[in-house]
Amino acid sequence: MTQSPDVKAPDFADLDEAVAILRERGMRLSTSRRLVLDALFRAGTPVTAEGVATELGLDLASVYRNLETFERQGLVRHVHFGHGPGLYMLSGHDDREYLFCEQCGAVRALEPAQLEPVREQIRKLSGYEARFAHFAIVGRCPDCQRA
Amino acid sequence: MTQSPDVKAPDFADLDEAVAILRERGMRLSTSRRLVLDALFRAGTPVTAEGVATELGLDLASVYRNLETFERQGLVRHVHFGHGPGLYMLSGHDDREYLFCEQCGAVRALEPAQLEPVREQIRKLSGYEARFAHFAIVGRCPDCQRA
DNA sequence: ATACTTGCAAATGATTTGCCAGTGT
DNA sequence: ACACTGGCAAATCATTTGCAAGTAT
Repeated sequence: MTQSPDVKAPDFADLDEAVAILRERGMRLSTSRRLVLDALFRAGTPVTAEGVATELGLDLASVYRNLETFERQGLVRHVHFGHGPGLYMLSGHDDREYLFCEQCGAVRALEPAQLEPVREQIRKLSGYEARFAHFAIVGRCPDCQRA
Repeated sequence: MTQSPDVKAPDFADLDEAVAILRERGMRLSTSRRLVLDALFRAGTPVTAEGVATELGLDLASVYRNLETFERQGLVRHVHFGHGPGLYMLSGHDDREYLFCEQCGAVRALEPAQLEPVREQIRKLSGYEARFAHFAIVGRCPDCQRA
């Protein structure tokens, strides 16, 4: 099952630091792991497991396993926009939260700080601590509202 | 594909009114359709397609087809909480929006009016018109925050 | 040396689709 | 009658799991 992190997201700025973190935690650093991590650093955008597997010529199942491992270590997270596969990205580097236009598919990112008042509203209303990081906020973008 | 409604949600208070609406629109009122609709009226809570199929002894595929038909007619909508199957409910009757605790699974419903300020914030921030009706807002409930 | 990782194949879970027999209007 | 609907089986899509063979430490 796709998991929330087991540990707090550590700080890391590049592949070497990420690798160091994993090593400190006693994880094995296989070639595939390094490649997957590297692919995430190189991609400017959230990527699908399938995209990574194809790009690297690795088995899809292994990519999913690696992504889940990284996710448990707090190095990676993934977001669900409407249907379709989850999108994976480095956490820490890309902690933005997403708005997804259900009509045209447009994606808009917001910084966590910008959404804080929204979270605050929800907190007041319900006591729930909303985490928009996992499911994008679905709605309609300005363009599609005009249409 | 699971669709947004093709038409505005009509008003209907009971099975007969719902049936009347469908009939006006030239849809056939098969026994199964009536049964599925009735099951939704009887259920106090959002239900899965599977639950309906099992309860009624209908084929799962047909139930999905019927639910989608109703959804296109604006009579039904479905929401996704974390993983797992979508939950279907009558629209109009149950237009609330949901908060889902990703840790314990607790569900909390809010009236659309209550969430209006939240939508307003998001509108100001991004121009997006958020529709929490399709994906629940995921977060942690008060109990799980304590834990 | 040995426990952890891989690729491959097969299993899952949710939902959809093809097809032909059955039924509402 | 005829177009639309239902059941059944099989297909899809995203993701997970079992297993034997390979590899990092």
